[in-house]
Amino acid sequence: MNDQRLITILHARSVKPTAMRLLVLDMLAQQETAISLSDLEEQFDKVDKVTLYRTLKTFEQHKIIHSIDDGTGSAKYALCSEGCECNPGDLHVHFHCQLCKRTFCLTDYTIPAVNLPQKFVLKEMNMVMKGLCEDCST
Amino acid sequence: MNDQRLITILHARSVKPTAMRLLVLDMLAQQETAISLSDLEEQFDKVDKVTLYRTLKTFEQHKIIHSIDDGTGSAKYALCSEGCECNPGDLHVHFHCQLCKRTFCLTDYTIPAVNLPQKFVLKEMNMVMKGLCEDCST
DNA sequence: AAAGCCATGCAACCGATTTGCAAAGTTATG
DNA sequence: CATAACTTTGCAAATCGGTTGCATGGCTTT
Ligand SMILES: [Mn+2]
Ligand SMILES: [Mn+2]
Ligand SMILES: [Zn+2]
Ligand SMILES: [Zn+2]
Repeated sequence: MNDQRLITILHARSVKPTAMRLLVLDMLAQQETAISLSDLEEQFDKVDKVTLYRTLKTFEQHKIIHSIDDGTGSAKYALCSEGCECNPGDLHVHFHCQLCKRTFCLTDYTIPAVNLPQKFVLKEMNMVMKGLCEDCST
Repeated sequence: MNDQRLITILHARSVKPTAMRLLVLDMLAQQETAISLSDLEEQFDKVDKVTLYRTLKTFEQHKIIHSIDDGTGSAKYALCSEGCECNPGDLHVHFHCQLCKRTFCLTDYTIPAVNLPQKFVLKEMNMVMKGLCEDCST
């Protein structure tokens, strides 16, 4: 992605555009599926994992990315859509393929509302479907 | 719970009723919310965590209990209802309270169906709501 | 009694995540 | 410009939940 565009994204979320952050944001923008910290590390030569870790944390805190707990034991990360506030209302479903191990953001599939018992207050939500993705099901 | 009743539960799932398993099953039956391996360990004096771990694994494989990934990093466990087969259709929603840290089985709240994109095959599902439980919301 | 099998206990390992701390880089101030 | 203050980065090490290896113990079968 165009550097100026990346800087704009970071700026919109009040994150200073360091060289490292631009690299990481660009890499995240290239992904078709959500990736783990280790995945991210493998896509670079010679970058420190802890720095990547902290970069992801920073991005997550500023809602540039969201993290996905797909039950595999390693968190996955993917870009948020523009203006996302990660509220229960605008969250989407995630799908983890048990065969190819990829985790997909089904951004067009919003999580259906569930009536909770009286007095339970909803703040966050996580819905993960598991099975076979389109490439693996045939 | 009555010992004979515990033995019946284990027998129904083809698990041999050892002393340890009866103790663990009884403890699980006493819980109001799902508990972690560490929680379980704390409720006993002087039992080996690995043995508890393996007991939980055995129970899970035989569908005596189900595990819940509530996103806290430690799996929680709770008894399955009688005859449960843990299929997508008969799964329920879980709720994790961000204040008291308890994880509830909302056994009366089935996970709503979601239309997946073409060719995605669903095998498993996990839906966790987070927020404040009835005791913590007031 | 001997052999076989499963359950248990203890030590050690593993991968993912997190923290501590010093060095390098940036920004603000005089 | 020079210095101080603050932020980001790199490397080492700790933490934590989960898992495995292996020897011992107990029950069952021959
Ligand atoms: Mn997503
Ligand atoms: Mn449950
Ligand atoms: Zn796949
Ligand atoms: Zn609570």
